[in-house]
Amino acid sequence: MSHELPKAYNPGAIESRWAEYWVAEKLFHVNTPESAENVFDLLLPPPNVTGRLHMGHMLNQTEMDIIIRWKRMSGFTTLWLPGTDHAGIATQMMVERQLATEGKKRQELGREKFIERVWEWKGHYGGAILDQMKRLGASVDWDREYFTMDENLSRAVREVFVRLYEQGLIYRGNYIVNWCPRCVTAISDLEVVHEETQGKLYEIKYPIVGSKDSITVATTRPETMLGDTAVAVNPNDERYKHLIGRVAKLPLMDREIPIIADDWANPEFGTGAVKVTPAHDPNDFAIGQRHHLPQINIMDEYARMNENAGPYAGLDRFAARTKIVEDLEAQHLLVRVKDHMLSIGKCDRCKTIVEPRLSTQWFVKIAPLAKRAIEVVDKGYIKFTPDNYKTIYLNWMNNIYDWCISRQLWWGHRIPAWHCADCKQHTVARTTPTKCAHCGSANIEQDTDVLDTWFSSALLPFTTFGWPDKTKDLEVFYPTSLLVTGFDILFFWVARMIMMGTWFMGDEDKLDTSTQAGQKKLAESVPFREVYIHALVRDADRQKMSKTKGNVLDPIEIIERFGTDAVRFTLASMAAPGTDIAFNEDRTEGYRAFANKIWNAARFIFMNVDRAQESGAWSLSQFDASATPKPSTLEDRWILSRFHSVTQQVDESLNNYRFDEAANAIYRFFWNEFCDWYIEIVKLRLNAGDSDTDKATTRAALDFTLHIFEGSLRLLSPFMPFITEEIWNAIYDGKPPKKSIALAEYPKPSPEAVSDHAAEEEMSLLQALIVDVRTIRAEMKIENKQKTPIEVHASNGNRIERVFQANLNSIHKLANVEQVGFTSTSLSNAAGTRVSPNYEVRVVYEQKIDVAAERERLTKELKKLETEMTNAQRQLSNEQFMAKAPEKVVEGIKRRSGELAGLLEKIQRALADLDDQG
RNA sequence: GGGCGGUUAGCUCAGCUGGUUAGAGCACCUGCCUUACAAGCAGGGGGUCGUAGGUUCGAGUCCUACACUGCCCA
Repeated sequence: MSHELPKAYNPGAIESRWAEYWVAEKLFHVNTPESAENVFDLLLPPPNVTGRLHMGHMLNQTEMDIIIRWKRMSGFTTLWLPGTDHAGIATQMMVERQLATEGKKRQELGREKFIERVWEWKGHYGGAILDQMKRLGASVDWDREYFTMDENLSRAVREVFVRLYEQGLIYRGNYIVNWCPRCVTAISDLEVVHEETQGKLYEIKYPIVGSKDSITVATTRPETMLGDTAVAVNPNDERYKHLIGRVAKLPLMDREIPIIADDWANPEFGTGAVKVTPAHDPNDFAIGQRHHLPQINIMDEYARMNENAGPYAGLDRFAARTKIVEDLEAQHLLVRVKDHMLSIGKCDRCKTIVEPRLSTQWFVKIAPLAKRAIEVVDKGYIKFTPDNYKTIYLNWMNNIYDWCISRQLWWGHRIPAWHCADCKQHTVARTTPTKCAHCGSANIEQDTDVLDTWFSSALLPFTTFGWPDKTKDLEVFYPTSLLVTGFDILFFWVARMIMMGTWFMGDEDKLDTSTQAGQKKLAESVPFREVYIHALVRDADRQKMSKTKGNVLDPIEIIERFGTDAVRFTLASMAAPGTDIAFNEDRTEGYRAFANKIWNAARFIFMNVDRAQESGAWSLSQFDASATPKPSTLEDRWILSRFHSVTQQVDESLNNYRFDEAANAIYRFFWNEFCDWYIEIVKLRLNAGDSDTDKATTRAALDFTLHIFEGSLRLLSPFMPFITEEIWNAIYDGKPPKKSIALAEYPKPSPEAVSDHAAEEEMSLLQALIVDVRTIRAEMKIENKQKTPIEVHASNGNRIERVFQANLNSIHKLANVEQVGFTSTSLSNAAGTRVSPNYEVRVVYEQKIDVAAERERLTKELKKLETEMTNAQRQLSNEQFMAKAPEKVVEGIKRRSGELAGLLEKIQRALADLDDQG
C-alpha cells in the first residue's frame, strides 16, 4: 500500500521526486484568464544568468513561493513569472575570463563573434540558477520563462528608448561620470560603493605669478593636479581675499591658472584653497562650468596618464601619484602630508577604484519620471512593507540625479542611435536606418555603447506581458500584485520599475494627474501594488556573507543535509520584517526534526488506519476531506477549535507578510497541541477494542484525527511543500482528489468556525491538572512505571469536577494515574500537593518528602505571589486607577487578587505544616 | 555630515492599538529507549526589557537625551 511510509524520514529522496513531478506536469502553468478578477501575480526578480543560487535568493524565493502557493490554494488565478537577466558587465566578464584561458581577448574576436560566444556561453551555463530553483520547489510558470535579451523584450527596450528620446527625456552629453578603468566603462552612481579608507591629504604650494607669494592647496589625489585649470578659494575667506584674480603657476606643468572665488571652497577644510580639475572631479566640473574653465583630460580609459600629462604620460594613475609627490618634494613644493580618512568610490562589480572621468554618455532626464514615482508612493498606490522603506524610497527619489544609461560594453541592448560622420548629428530610430535623418548621408554608424542592464529590467513588469502590443496578458496581469525583493536593489530596480511603469503604463507625457480620471490612470499604472522588502541573510554570527570571508553558505549544500523543507521553514520562521536573518544551522536542524515529527505522526495515523482496515472498523476509502468533521469528545472539540484558530492566525500573518508568525503558529499547533496532546489522548479511542461500539468509537476517532491531520498538511503546504505533498498523496493511497496538494483548498478562517471557548477552557483545566500531577511525580522522583492514585478537590464546585470526571481516561493515561478520588475537603495541608485557583490536587504516594526542597519551592512561590498581591492591592487602593482604568482591567485585577488571597493562605499553611514536620 | 533602524533569557528572535503573571526555538540541568517519533517524551532552572529622565492611574510598549551597534545616502 502506498500509504506505508518508510520508517525514516529522508527528505532527499522525496524532494527531488516531487520537484520533477511538478515541473513535468506543468502544475503551475496558467493560461491567460478572461479577466483580471481574482488574479494574483508576481515577477521573480530575475537572477543574473551568471548567478549561482545563494541564501538571499533562497529567502526571496521561499517568501514568494509561500505567498503564491497560499494564494493559489486560496482560489486565486496565480502567476509567478520566472526569467533571467543578461547582466551586462557580469556576463561579459565571465566570457572574457573564459576567453583568457584560451589566450584570447574579446578585441581579437571582434564584437559580433564575441556576442556569439556570449550566447553560446548562456546556452551552456545560463540555466544553472533556474535548475537550482527547481530544487527549491519554486512554483513558477516555467512555460513563460523569459530572458531579458529575448527578441520581444529587446524590441520593447528600443521602443522605450526611442519614445523617451522623442519626449526629450533621453539626452547625450559630456559629463563627469564614474568610470571603472578595469571594466573600461562608465557606471552609474548606484554602481559605486563607497568605502571609508585611511588615505592622505597632500598640501601643495602653488607659486603666485609675479610675486614671491604662494598659495597652498590641499588634495587627496595629487596626480589630478596635472589637469588643474584653477585654484578656488571661498570669497569670504579673509586669508585669500587679496589673491582672488591673481594667477598661480601650476608646478610640474609650468602652466598659469587663475585664482578664483567660489563658495564650494570650504575654509574649514584643508588649507581652505582647492585646486580645480574640471575633467576629473564632479565638484570641480561644476566649478568649471560656473567659471567657464577649460577641461583638461589627463588620463586614458585605463586611467593611465595621457599626452596631456606631460612627462608623466604613460604612467598608471597611482605610479604617477608617487612620482608627482616625489617631484614636488624635490622642488620643496610639498608643504606636508597628513593622514586623512576619506571615502573612496569603488566599482561595485570589480572593486577597482573609480575614476571620475569626463566623457560623452547617454542620460535619462529623471525629474518627470521621478515626479510620478513619488506621487504613486505618496498617495499609497504602492504600499511598502515594512513601511519605513517608504521614507527611504521617497528620500532618495526626492534627491535623484539624472541616470547615466550608456555602458561601454558589448553585451547588452545596443543603443538605437546612429551617428553621422558628415553632419555629426545622431539619428535615433526603432529600426536600423539607412541614412542620417538630418543630412541624408549614408555615412552613419550605430553607437557602440549598450544600455545599463537595469534599463531593461526596469521595464519587465510590462514588457514581459507583451508591451508595446496591447495584449490580453498585459490587460489581466498588469499591475502585478506584489514585488518581493531585497533592500539592496531598492534603488537599482524597484525605484526604476516604478518610474518606468508609471510613465509608460500611465500615458507617458499625456497624463494629466490633476483630474480624477488621471489619478485613476496613475493608480493603475504602477508596476506592482505592493512591495515586500526582506532583509539580508547573514551567517550565524551575524556577519555578512562574502566570498573573501569564506562564510558563504551554499543553500544547495544545506538542503542536501537537512532537506529543502527544513531550510525553507528556517528562513520563513526567521523572516521577521526589518531584521536581518542570522542563519543558524541549529535552527534548521530543529525544523528537520519538525518534519520528522510530521512524518512520524503520519506513520502513526497510517498504522492505525491499517489496523482499522484489518479489523473492519474503518477504511481509508470512507475518508472525505471535504466533509465537515464532527467532534465527539472534549479533545475533538478542542483541537478543532485550535485548528480554526491557527488557520485564522496564519491567514492574518500572511496578509501582513509575517512569515515568522505564520510558521511559528503552525509549528506550535502541530507539535505542541496536535502531537503532544491530541494524539496522546486519542490513542485511547484508537485502541478502544473489538466490540461494535468500540469499533464505532475507533472509526469516529480515526476519521476525525485524519481530518485535522489532512487540514494541517494543507495549512503547512506552502511552507513545506515536499513533505506535505508526499504524505497527502499517501493519505489517498495514490489516488488523490487533485494532482497535488498545491491545488487543494487552503484552510480558510470562516465565520462559522468560531473558537469553541468552552472546549478550550475545559481542555486548559485538564492540561493543567495533568501537568501538575506530572510535576509532583517528578519532584517526588516516582518512577514512570509506578502509577499513582491522586486526590482532587475542585474548589469551584461541580463544573470543574465534571470536566475531570468526564476525562478520567485521559488523566489516567497522560498523568500516569491509576485512580482519581474526588474530595470535598481542601488538600492544602498535605504533602505532594499543588494548589491553583480552580482545584487542588495531591499525588498519593508514600515517600518521605524532601522538606528543604519543598520549603524552598514554597518560599519562592510565596514570594512571587506576595509581590503580585502587593502590586494588585496598590492598584486597587489607588483612586486614580479605580477611576480611570477600564472596567475590564479593574475586574481582572480584583478577580486575581481574590485568587491570590486563597493561594497565599494555602501556601502559608503548607509552610507552617512543613515547619511542624521539620 | 544627513537619514533610517536595532539594543528583551547564554545564543537567535517574538511581544499587535500602553493594561492582570514578558514568550518561543536552540543551548543548559534532571528523569525516561512509555511499540509514531531518542531527529523523541516528561519535568526544571534562567530576564530589575541598553542608561537616565519624562508623560500616564499604569511603560518592554509613548516622548526626550545619552551610550553602544547596524545599514543607507553624501
